[in-house]
Amino acid sequence: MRFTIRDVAKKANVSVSTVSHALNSTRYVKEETREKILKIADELKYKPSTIAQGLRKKSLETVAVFVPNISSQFFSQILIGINEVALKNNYHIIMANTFFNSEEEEKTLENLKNQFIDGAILVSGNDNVACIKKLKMENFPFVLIARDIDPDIPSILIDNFKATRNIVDYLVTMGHKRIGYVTMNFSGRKTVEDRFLGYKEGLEENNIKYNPDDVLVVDEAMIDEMAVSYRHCKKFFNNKVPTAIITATDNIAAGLYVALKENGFRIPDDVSVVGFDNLPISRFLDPPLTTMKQPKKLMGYKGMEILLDLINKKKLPDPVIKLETKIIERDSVKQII
Amino acid sequence: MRFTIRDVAKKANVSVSTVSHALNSTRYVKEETREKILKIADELKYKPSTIAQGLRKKSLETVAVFVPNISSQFFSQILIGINEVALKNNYHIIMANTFFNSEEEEKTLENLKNQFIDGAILVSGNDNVACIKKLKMENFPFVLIARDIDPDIPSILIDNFKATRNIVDYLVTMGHKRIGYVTMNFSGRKTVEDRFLGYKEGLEENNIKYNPDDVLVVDEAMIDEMAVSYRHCKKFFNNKVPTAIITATDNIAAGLYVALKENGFRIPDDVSVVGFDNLPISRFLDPPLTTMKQPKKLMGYKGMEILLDLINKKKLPDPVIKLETKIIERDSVKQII
DNA sequence: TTGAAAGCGGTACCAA
DNA sequence: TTGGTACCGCTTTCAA
Repeated sequence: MRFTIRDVAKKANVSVSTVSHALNSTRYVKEETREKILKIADELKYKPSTIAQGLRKKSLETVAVFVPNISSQFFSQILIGINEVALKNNYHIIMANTFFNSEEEEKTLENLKNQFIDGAILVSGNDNVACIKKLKMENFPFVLIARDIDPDIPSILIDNFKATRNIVDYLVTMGHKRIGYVTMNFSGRKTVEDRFLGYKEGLEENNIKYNPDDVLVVDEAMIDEMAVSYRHCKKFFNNKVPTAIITATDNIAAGLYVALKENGFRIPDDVSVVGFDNLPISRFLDPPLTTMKQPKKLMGYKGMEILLDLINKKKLPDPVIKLETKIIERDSVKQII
Repeated sequence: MRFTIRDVAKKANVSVSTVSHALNSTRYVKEETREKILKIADELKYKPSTIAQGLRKKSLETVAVFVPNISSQFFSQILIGINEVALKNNYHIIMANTFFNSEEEEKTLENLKNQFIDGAILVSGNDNVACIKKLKMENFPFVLIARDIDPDIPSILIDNFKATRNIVDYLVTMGHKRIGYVTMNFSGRKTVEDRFLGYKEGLEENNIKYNPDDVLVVDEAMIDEMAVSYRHCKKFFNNKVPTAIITATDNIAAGLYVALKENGFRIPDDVSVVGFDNLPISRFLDPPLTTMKQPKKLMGYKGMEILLDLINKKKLPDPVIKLETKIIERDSVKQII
């Protein structure tokens, strides 16, 4: 059996309020009584019940984080950032893995919102716009990471459009004129679509004709991203390859790498590849992958900070925060003379 | 403002107990009143407070999962298994990332134990034996995954010793006689040490003399495992290489791959490599890594199931569950004639 | 078929 | 300097 504050009070011959105050230093308690109370609490190994405290304070100091798939380093890196800030502020994190299932996400969130959590971070996932606007209406504290839905909703983002456009520019600088693209299907994800649009815009600005035959839109759930990418790329890039291929994520690039090699292409001699995300693994692919960095930990960091501000009713300057990206040059792109 | 059960009761002109019973179907309520209550609850968007329910039932249906580093696929795969079972049983997961910091782990756990969580899963991490035995004394429900501490503590494991011994046997079958080993330091982790001991035993049984010059014990925290491995391997395997190298994890192998290649060795032509874990990425390394599979999702799955049994006071047949491993043959090992 | 009220384990207001 | 107690929002026993 666990002891309660009443047990401590009885044993110390004081009232529960005195015990509470002594333990929380919320009002002055005579040194002598205080010590006595502390001693007894210690003897009984008394620990206040978090639930009871939560009921009074109407907070468990807990937030939920929704990610599509923790097995992807993109999400786990963001989680690490979130975790760091949470720890510092004595907040707990409920982890919800949605596998891109919006219904599941909505259901779990609905469930947790009932006082369990103070707020939520929704990382990526399908743009379940209706659900998210509803959240907003309810004034429930939440922030979006890597999810581009509404300029009025606190979001941590990069400029996906600009990022891929820059990649195209970069490749053009390196002499490439035929540039392919591999992406998961957009399925209502603006961030993913923006990358693709940036790609197209990049071509146009460089006077390269957009060629649908050079773009592969993988129409399959990207749970095991590398494997799915590999399977589709293997079929798609069998004899015709552009001189360079951009992928919507590093994980897709990893699958593409193997597919290309198995089909007899050398990277970057026969075909250059540029990824997106700069995952920790990307430097360990062969050849090390040139890629567009997203500041993943920072995104988590900022996201959690904003969420705490929201919970504490601080007002934010600007709901949408766009973070910097940059190209990390490694060895998967070849200069063409 | 949120509405409470009292608001619903008042508006429906019934008592709170009737509302509670109607909503939970815990006793018969006249159809007419029931419908009325449901309707009003719906109108007010009434949702019972999870904290209040938790206080009554003394459970928030929540468990904590401690992992050293979610960024490693080994842990995220286990988490996915845990998550699956949790979801099915309407349990929530508090995620705690320890970065192998036992103190942090202990502190957070101490904090959460106060009624917040019903139990915990401790994945890997340093063998903080004292702390864990204490948990056991307190009768707190918890299970260990990939952590080998005490035969009386519920644990999900593989036979690490046997696994590496089998790898050595395998390599010997493939004609190798000089076999190196790369590992993180044991720092009190029996699972890691066992792998090493299995390696040594394997050598002995095959009449190969153990050569300390062929083993690299990386004496640095393995937070960014691949990067750390790379750095150390690069220096260590500069001219002298065995014909085959076993690594304690696939992540270490990924770092080793790059180090070897940069030092001018071809895999597997100059040196064969065998990993451990069979992470999803391993198939996408170049060459695809031959490795010892640990059933990661299954470990999570089983771990969570056992934990739920523990929480529900079911008694377990045998606390320690050892799961099967097997060698996944890919292309990183060359047969030597 | 339903209601009153105790109680889960704390916090904090009002009094003394 | 401390105590009594209402209350957080629900569940559940006992009684009607």
